[in-house]
Amino acid sequence: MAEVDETPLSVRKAQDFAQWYLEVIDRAGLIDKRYPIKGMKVWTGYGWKVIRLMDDLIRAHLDADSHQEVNFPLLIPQTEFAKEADHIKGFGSEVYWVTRAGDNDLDVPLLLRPTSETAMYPMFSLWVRSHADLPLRTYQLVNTFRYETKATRTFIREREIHFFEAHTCHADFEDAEAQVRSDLQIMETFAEQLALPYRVSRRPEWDKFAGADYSLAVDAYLPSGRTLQVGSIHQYRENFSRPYNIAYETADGARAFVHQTTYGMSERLLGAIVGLHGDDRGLVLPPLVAPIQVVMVPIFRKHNREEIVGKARALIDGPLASARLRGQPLRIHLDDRDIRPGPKFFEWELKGVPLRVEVGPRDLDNRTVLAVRRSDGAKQPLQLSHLAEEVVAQLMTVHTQLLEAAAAVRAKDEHHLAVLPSKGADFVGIATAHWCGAQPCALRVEELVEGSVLGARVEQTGSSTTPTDVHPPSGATCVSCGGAATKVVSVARTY
RNA sequence: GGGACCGUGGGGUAGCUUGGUAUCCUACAUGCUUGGGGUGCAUGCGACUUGAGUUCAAAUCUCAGCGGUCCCA
Repeated sequence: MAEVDETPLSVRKAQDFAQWYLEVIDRAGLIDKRYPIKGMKVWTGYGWKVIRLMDDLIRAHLDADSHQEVNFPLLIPQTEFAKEADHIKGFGSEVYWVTRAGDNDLDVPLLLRPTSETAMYPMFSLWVRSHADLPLRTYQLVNTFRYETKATRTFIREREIHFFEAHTCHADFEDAEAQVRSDLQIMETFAEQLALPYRVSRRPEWDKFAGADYSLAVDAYLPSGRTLQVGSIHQYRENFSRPYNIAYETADGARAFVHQTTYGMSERLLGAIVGLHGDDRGLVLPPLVAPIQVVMVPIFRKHNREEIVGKARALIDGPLASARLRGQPLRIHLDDRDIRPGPKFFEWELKGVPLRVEVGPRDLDNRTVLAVRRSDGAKQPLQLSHLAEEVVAQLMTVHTQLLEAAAAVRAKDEHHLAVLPSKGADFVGIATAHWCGAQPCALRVEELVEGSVLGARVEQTGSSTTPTDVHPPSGATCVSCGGAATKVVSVARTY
């Protein structure tokens, strides 16, 4: 919204993002962070509904891609966890252990999954017998636990994480690569639904997932030129199938190990939505994941309360009942509380409801209602005669405006770094740079821009089976050492 | 990994230096009032992070834990 004379928040987003972020989450009622364990929180009804709507979108994507939803136990025996050396190295320092049960010390300590490779793969070993069992595509939506030692931050760095993880097994590397490509396509559609701008990078060798052959990271753009990793796609090749003995008999009777991939996303997506779309009035939710897409506020006085509320309810039960947004019925709430309209407006804006519809006597006399978009604050009368169509159109407009805002953030922050900044110079935004591929050069870039090398830029769209890196133009030189550049890297400050 | 700061009703706070009765705003409840952007009045409910120590006496001083926020790496 263009101007806010009176903000319900104590700080403005542009002035103090960290404080604003905390306050928006609290005031919007997404979670209750007063649970007495660091890095853990209570999902309230409203916040959990947002997460569930996001989960539903993920389920639809993965189901359409021939995945089966599964659910594995939270606890993993130490003996299974210890089978893949790099994986232990990567996660060992941040796992929670269960060493006692009842009055007994456990013979084999159990750990709370930080991710589920080591829970699932012993079972995959049993499930996969022949080439006919492949590909095996599974996913689950669960909570994972990581003992973060750094400062935690709601949705962004937690000790208990609401997590999506897909795990697949394939007959060969090429088929696994095709899965990675499918995952990238899912990401593209899903990000459109959430109106999140992002960039895909092949993480440098020293920064890839513990046990992966390579890792693609999905980094979302946040305001002030920073990125937040919201997802990752890993190619494991045979790195896990060998230690976990996930092997199959090929068509000609030979024995081969499967090639595996994983695809992970987390509640950080919600953090990105809050951080990117929120404003000085509060949260702004993309319509597809808004628990309440339309809040209807009847404008009444004492003498006509029942009449106006009744007419508003009739609109919801009548014409609006048949309205569909991308095939789904609308989620509409009638706020008929006996308080003045003003506080209702503030409250629903704080909670990010995409569209408010005011139903008052003056509107009804004109055979209209008044719609107010959360994305830009624009008010306009909607004709009762075409109410369903017009409400849906307004919601689509909100979605479009969020996409435009996302594109604007992308355009504003993206630039090419032809020359390294001098030390201490302000570096803002998300840049690309040409790079020779050597770690010392990457570290020097990180030092001078006071940011992170996200990795080699990867084509985000396209249909080739293998995800390909973006190539620098011929003759390009490394921004750090001046040698021949082999990669285009993304560089940004990160959350 | 290193450092700084902070924990008082549901939320935000005053009080702490100089130990003794805990302040205000907001939220919530009830009633009246008001009613197209936070109406007003009245009444009410509700708190010193935990533990140990010092003391006649601790929100206040000391130590530790737990929790929170920020900065640096």
